[in-house]
Amino acid sequence: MVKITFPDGAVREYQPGITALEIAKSISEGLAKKVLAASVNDQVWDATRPIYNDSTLKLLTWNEAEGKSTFWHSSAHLMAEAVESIFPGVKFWVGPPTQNPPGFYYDMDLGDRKITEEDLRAIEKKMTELSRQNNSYIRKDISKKEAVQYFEEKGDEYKLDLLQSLDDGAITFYSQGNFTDLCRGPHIPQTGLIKAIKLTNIAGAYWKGDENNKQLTRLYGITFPNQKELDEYLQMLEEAKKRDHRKLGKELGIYTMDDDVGQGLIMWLPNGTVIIEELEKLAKETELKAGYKRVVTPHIAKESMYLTSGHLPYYADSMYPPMEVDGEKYYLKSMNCPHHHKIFAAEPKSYRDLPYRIAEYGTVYRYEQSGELFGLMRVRCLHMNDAHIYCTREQFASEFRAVNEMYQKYFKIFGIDKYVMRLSLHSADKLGKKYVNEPELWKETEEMVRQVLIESNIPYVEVQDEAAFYGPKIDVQIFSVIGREFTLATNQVDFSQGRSFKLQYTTPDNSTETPLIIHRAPLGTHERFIGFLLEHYAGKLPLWLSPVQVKVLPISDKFMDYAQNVLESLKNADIRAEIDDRPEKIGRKIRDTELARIPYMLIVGEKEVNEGTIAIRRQGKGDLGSKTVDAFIEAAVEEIKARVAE
RNA sequence: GCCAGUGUAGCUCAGUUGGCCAGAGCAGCUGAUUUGUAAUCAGCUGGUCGGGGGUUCGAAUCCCUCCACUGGCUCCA
Repeated sequence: MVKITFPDGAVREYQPGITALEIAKSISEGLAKKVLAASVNDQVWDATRPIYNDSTLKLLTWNEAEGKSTFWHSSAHLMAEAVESIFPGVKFWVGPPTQNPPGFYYDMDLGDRKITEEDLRAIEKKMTELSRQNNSYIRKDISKKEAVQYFEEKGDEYKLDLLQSLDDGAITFYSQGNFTDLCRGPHIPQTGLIKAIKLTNIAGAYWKGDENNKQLTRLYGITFPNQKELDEYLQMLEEAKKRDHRKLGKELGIYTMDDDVGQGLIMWLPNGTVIIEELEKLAKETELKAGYKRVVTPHIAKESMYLTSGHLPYYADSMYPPMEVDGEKYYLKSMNCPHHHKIFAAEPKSYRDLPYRIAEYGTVYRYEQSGELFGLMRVRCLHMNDAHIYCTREQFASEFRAVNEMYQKYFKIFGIDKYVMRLSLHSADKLGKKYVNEPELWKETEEMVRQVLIESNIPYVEVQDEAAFYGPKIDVQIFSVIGREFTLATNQVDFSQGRSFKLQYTTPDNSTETPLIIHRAPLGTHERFIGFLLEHYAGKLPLWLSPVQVKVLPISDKFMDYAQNVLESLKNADIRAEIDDRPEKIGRKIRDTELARIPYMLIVGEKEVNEGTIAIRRQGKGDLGSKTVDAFIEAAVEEIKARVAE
């Protein structure tokens, strides 16, 4: 007998070779119908795989993340089966489940054939048909030799490539219906569990993600155990589109772009400019308190500086091509740091000057590939909340920690709680190519950063090959409403440019040292940050950031004089206010103001004129009752000053 | 950059198999209405159908090309 330990601690005995599915059946038929996979000794297994040893067991259903991913992985196989029946001779690469966006894809080589939207519908139909056959997913151990033979006969060079990296004895095939695939598994018991199917899009994907390789066709899809969940998912996507920053940016008059100006170049409209100015005000206040000094630098510089900085060897692909002036090459700056280093170097520094912190909302230009551009989130001209801190090795930890604290302070103001802190490390095999070739300094500084994170109790994940060329960094990763991941803010160490620029300070014993440099941008760039905020707040910006904070709505023209007086009082209190002087009914004025996401509506009619008050209405919340103008102004000014997040 | 899709008025969209002056709603303008918490009524204006080239008696519609936008370009069996 084998002893099975359940999550609640209960232990029961079964015949050796029992499967998780059979165990589920012995508990209840209803449960058995929901089981997608099983966690056996913390490994995800097929629910139909026999268990011969004492084990812990957790049944996995749609409610568990592993249940979902197994379901989608099996869906990818089902899609492959459908594709193969419609397009015989297709060769497959890999078909994993995905979390973000949820679902799965399969990469395939269709030769010269092209897949169209109609083909997707045909594949969906075929998948439904195959699902109705309710075929079992069958696991089979196979020797490497047999596996190679199978795919040689099939002529699938991609699977053969995969097999090369696998060890004999650890290779399995999975089959369902007429489809067999090299696969680690696990899979759900039968195809019939996949009831609702939607193939979402067709895309090109370079083999192994390398643009020098052949481009394969990638089909994306999502499936659910029932139609209702699929409908809800599609509904949710529709809702997400409504808070897409590109849609809100247009509706609220935040920014615009124009073919004649160029791709990825944002023009901020008056409303967007108000947001920018408020953000800069916040940054300046915060940085002043934290001991930063402000600087301003030009948008271009000579080639020689970027050779010194290392941008040209390491970062040239991301820079606009140079322009030639008086026989010299000038580049648009892609980063502010070299200019700032020159400011540091402008006067001799002593240890007494450190930490030396200089800040600038710097405009930089980056040549992003046209296909990468995305609304405000990925653009070619950006305004960075940039600053550089030059410090000693001893000062590093406290300076780096102070920057992290500044992040936290900002995140609190904006109510940002869904993000991932990522410790971005270098990749040793790219030293001298993507990263400066200083293996020891990389190790040392990476450990310094890790220690600060641990000491500050900041949860983080470590990721290889995402560092800056000059050092490791912490990135704050956020997600756009359509699920794309972006770096919002960044805090970087630089052990390289200080030496390249021969930056020095005099130590107490009159020798010279090179400072460490921290690059930091807690508010990222205006472009990405405002794009994020629009989605984060669904366009309903907090009062302090709203381009128009208050709209005065007279019931009719008769009360226009009074409304003008109210407007004057608001303006005198530095509140951004407007008056709706159209000859419309009050219901219409309210509707339009609500849709413009203006936080406060002050309604004035006969009653208010007689009583010397205003009727207050809050966007999204409705009527808040009456107050005197002065009382309203006092409260509103307080709300603005405290930057209440709403 | 590459793969796929899209491009009709400021916005959201119609435009049958190529065929009369390219339509609607909203916005805008003009006039009437003077209104109490999410759309008052009427009239009018507005479009090189993304740009260029081609096929045709005839092109928003078919073909070529360029541009822009949208989704994707390792979450590795």
